[in-house]
Amino acid sequence: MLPSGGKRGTRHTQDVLRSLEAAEASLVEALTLRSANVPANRVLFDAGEIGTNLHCIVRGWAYRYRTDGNGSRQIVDFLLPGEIIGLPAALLGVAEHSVRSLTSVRVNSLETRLVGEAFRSEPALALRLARYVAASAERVEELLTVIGCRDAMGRLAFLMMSLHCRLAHQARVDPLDTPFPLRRQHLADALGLTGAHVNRTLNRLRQEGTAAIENDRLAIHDLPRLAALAGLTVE
Amino acid sequence: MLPSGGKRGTRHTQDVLRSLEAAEASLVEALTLRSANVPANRVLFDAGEIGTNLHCIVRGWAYRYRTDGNGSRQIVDFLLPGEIIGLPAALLGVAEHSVRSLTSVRVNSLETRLVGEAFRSEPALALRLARYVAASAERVEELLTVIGCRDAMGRLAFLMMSLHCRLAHQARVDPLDTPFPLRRQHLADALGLTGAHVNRTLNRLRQEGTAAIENDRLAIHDLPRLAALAGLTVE
DNA sequence: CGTGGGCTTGATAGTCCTCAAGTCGGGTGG
DNA sequence: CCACCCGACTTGAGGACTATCAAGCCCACG
Repeated sequence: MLPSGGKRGTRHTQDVLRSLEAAEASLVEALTLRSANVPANRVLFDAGEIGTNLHCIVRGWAYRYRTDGNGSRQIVDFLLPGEIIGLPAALLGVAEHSVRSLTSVRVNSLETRLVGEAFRSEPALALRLARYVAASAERVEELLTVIGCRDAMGRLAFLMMSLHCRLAHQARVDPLDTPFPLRRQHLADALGLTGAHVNRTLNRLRQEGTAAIENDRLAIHDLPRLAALAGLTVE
Repeated sequence: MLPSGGKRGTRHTQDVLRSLEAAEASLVEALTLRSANVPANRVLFDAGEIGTNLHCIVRGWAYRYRTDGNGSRQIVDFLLPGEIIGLPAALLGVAEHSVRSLTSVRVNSLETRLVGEAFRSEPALALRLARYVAASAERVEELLTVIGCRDAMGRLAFLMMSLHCRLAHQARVDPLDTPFPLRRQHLADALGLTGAHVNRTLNRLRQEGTAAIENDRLAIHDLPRLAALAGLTVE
């Protein structure tokens, strides 16, 4: 069947370049250019560019977004440590979205050539990359479904749960003290709402004792309720 | 650089398995199981299934969608002839979405093994598949952006333009007589609206002489205006 | 001829947006 | 150290957009 990219058959959403086989690792290493620190709120790359480099996030958060002509934007996904920036652009030749740092960020730059080399000589790595693209797409579709089907409360609950779970996937995270560096406007742009309405809805979530954001931290006080609002089956 | 999957460097959104090199073609042929006709409005495969087959649409339209617990659904993409069904599921092992036929449809079934074989021995084919996944993701992100940023009028205009352009990409299509087999409810579920409101908005588009749907056909009377409403730069 | 699905339309209500003003806190420059 | 400033957050009032619910219509189909 499929050559396995790692030990487990689970979705490779975030740990793209982790626990590689020796040959893959050395290829990645050979095509790593440099490390760089980027301050918060800086453009990492812009829609329309061609031949941009790949980056791998080492530390900090970023987000992908599209602009809509009218000056409004849609945040399409948030990028956490371990994730790759610019893979779709490398595959398709043009970037259709932009990426900005949310917090200050440390990235490893990779040569775009990595993608071609992987497909030519490291099928297992190529498969990992393809799976990462597919998994990212699943996340976007999930977000689309939430925005298309649910009201402001459900959307916020979903984003909270989603980010919390992604963080909890790679490290132990206290539900009462989850990192959450998003501004109101990020929430609004990600969820198809306005900042003002996000704020009002956040107040309701706090007042009913479900969850609250304070000081760039998320406190989930009633996880079952938040999960229910988010439309997730509690497990 | 990247081994080129075909003659042109353009996006491979739809013609995934067309104009292949000899070796790729023979692999695809060897793993083609059978052809089948499916009536309209039939489930082709369902979220949660594992080990489902791949299909390639020969004739007719289908759509991918997700259900939201509440009984409401979000249509995530429409699938036209030449496109592949089940590729993300083959890559990730589980289907997160369902697929239904919109019209009656003819599909070629492929063995899931095709994906693994492609990555192992036909890198150019694997790259085509990866690009197809990436291009599908771009379409979903575009839809997400439209739903997140625009009102009902803009959303409908976008979907009309989008489908018209996709059809026009593979064959000459009369803007005044484009195939358009969607029900009101499909439009609603794809655009995050209700059937009633879709209908009202469609009326306005017809009354101002922009575009009209009749008898499963779309007539674009004022293409510049429709494109502007859709947020596309007229070219 | 009955039936059902899709379409159409209206009245009403609710969600969410717009605009605007005011608060707060942190950072900068004097 | 303080005054200033700016961005982010907050809150309110009003209005626009869209949902909800319901009824009637039309046509294809059995």
